[in-house]
Amino acid sequence: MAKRKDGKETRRKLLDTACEVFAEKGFQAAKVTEICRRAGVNVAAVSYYFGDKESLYTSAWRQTVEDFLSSDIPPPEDLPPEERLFITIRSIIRKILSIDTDKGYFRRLEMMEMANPTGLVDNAWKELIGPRQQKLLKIIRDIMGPAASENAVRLCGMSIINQCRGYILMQKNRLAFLESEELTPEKADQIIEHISRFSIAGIKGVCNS
Amino acid sequence: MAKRKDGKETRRKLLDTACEVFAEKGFQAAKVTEICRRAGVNVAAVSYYFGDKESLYTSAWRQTVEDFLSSDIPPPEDLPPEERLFITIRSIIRKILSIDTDKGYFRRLEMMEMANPTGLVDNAWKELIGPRQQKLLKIIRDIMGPAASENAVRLCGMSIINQCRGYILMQKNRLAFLESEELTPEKADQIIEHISRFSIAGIKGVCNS
Amino acid sequence: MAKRKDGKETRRKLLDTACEVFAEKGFQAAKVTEICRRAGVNVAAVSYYFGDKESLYTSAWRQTVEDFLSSDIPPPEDLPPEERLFITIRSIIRKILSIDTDKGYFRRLEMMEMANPTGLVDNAWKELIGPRQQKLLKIIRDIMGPAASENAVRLCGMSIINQCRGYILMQKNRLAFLESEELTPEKADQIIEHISRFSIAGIKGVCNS
Amino acid sequence: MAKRKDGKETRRKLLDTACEVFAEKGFQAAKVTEICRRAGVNVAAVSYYFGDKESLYTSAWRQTVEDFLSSDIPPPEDLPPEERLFITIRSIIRKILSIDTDKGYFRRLEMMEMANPTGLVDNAWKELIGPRQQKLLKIIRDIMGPAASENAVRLCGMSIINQCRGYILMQKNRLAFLESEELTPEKADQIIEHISRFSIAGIKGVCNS
DNA sequence: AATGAATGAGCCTTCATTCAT
DNA sequence: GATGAATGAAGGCTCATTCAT
Repeated sequence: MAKRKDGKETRRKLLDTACEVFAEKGFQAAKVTEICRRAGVNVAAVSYYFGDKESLYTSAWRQTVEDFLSSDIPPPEDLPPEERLFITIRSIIRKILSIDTDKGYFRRLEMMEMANPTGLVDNAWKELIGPRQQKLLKIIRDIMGPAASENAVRLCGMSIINQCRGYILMQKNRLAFLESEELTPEKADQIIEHISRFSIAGIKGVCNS
Repeated sequence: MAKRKDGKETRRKLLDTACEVFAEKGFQAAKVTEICRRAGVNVAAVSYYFGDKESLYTSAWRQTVEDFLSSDIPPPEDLPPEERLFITIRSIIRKILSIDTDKGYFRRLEMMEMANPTGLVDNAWKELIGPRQQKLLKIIRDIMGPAASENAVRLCGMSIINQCRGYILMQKNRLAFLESEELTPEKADQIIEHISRFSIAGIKGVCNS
Repeated sequence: MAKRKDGKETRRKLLDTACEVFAEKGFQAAKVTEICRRAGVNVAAVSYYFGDKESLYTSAWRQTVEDFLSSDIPPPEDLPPEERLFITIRSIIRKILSIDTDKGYFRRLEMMEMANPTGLVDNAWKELIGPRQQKLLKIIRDIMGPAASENAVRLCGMSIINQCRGYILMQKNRLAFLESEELTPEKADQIIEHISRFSIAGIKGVCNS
Repeated sequence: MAKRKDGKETRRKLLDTACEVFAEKGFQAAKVTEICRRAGVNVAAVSYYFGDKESLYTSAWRQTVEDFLSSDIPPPEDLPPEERLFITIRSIIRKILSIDTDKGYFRRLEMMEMANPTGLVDNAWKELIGPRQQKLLKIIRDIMGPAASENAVRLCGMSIINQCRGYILMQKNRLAFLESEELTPEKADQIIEHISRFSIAGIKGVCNS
């Protein structure tokens, strides 16, 4: 192999490392110096390949989300809405808890972005994540029936998303409702099962009143 | 009023402003320069009164927690657990949405600490906050009945806390399930009502199975 | 003397050195590192006292111009316009050639700004230099008489100013119309005399046609 | 036309663009990155064709001077000196204001070099430009007559050259003696006419005294 | 008790240049 | 012959901290 690679190699290495460091520390706390040191490239490579730190961050975020969503299979339309909700929740939780493929970068990036919004990823967020929300709302609407107000549907959507999203922070969660910090697949299944039953009952509970 | 600055005045102003800025930006992103500018005091005052930025942070955290807990009135023990849960949720949401007295500093600080743990406040946390969790779990246990497993109780606790916590960052929330960004007291009451009904139904839902 | 001065001392030193270095090299080529090294202060002092390099430049420019103009005495109004023109030209040339007080900073700053305009000094320029131009135009108008068009007056103004301004660049002037590079007071008087006579004849020359 | 790049094409494009950018910004402020971007060639082309930035600059300077001189037609010797002066001034002003062929690169480069001497072009200057000055001085001498001192001739030369040279930066000229920033051919003719009359009168003015 | 002054360390970025192909 | 890739050096600026009063 030559000393000068084909260019894509260095860029990819840099981007991967950026995902890692940004996920660990967030945008501001992550230093380009450290990213480049870890990636084994020169500091100027950031400028060369991405222009500046912000663009590197945006690129890292996009790549992370795309990896995150790439394995996402929507539930079949002909199943009853309760089962579709279960599948959706399972998919979300598995991703959040990194049961499947990714390295949990998305979860941590999202956490960082929630705490210290940079505003750099809003466009990508709407584009990539927005449609998923609409699908969830449709499932809820199917469960609640046509009589449900749009506001009620949205509130149920918040309840479900927020239940799931709470586990984003779980690892560092001092609340420690769960006994052990360690996350086993069995524990993940328990969580999935719980949120699904809790939420279906909750949705129906807010209908009858 | 005399104009003499008795020293406590400056210190208090600095500490209050520190709570504000740390809650807005987190430990790292908050700049002592800005804190002092906003407080109208000299930069050197941080060193003079608190030693360094970390000590200022710890002090700000303590004061915030104390303020937070001082206004927290636990629900009467003789009410039915559903009503106690409602009161608890109302209290949490009102604090989060800053409907009542405090300025939401605690929740913001907590979120920041979760995302970028400084490790500076762990001791105070366990000591001061832990007992509140137990009270919530007890209410849930009362609703679920003695047959419920401890694990199930904790999962319900997570569901409730996470539903509430989701509104911490609602203003900057890209999820935007709620139509309007503006938060009126009426909307807050809707949210309280919703989470309560959703959760009570949810709790009962996970029992029967 | 204490190690920490009274603050004005350091600032003044920094500003004086900035005038010197900016006059030598122009805005871009001057490095704050060098300015601070020469001034014997820390690099951060620029930020502390002036905010950034641009503000330091503007301040240096202002100080230089104020020094430059401070010794400027306008000619008495009751003299014949030809004599007033002579006095004005003498004043300009003496300043440009640093016969009197200053260290030639203005001349060199102006040269730099002509070659590489930063646009940072335009406001100060209009404010401080503009009125002088109007006085010159009035003198020319008095010589030309009421029949002269405003355009003709302005063109004569350009001719005079440009003749003088050409000597800004004289030191490094490869044109070398003047035999020696060395500038004696006698040579300066020759130049003053020449420009005055040349210009008065020129003004009258463009009237009769 | 064939698309084959025969090497000379790229080099020529690069050199032309270098003239343009160096004339706009001077040696230091001109960035090789920008030159290459504008020329549509790779950054490494500078190194490849010219070695380094300094050599590129020297080459650009030489080409500019050659272009400049190639279009310069000296006035016929048998005309009266006043008419020869007029033609010379017209030629200078037209070049400066880019009325004719060239793009004013030479004058801009010259100004830049005067303000921030690189010392890279001194040899070429003396060799190529010096003789033109002598021609102007001869015309002046012819007008003044044999009684005129050499010093007086040179001072008149300065007056004329400086009047012309003032218009080099007229577009960015804060003096703004001219009402409009816009430069029309008519305005250029006015300037030429003015300088000629002003100068001929001026020359004769300094003789009679 | 309180503060203005000053600083050192470090960060992001720019840029001319070099290297391997 | 020509270029994409990569880099070292340096620049301007920020910021928490310290010093002398």
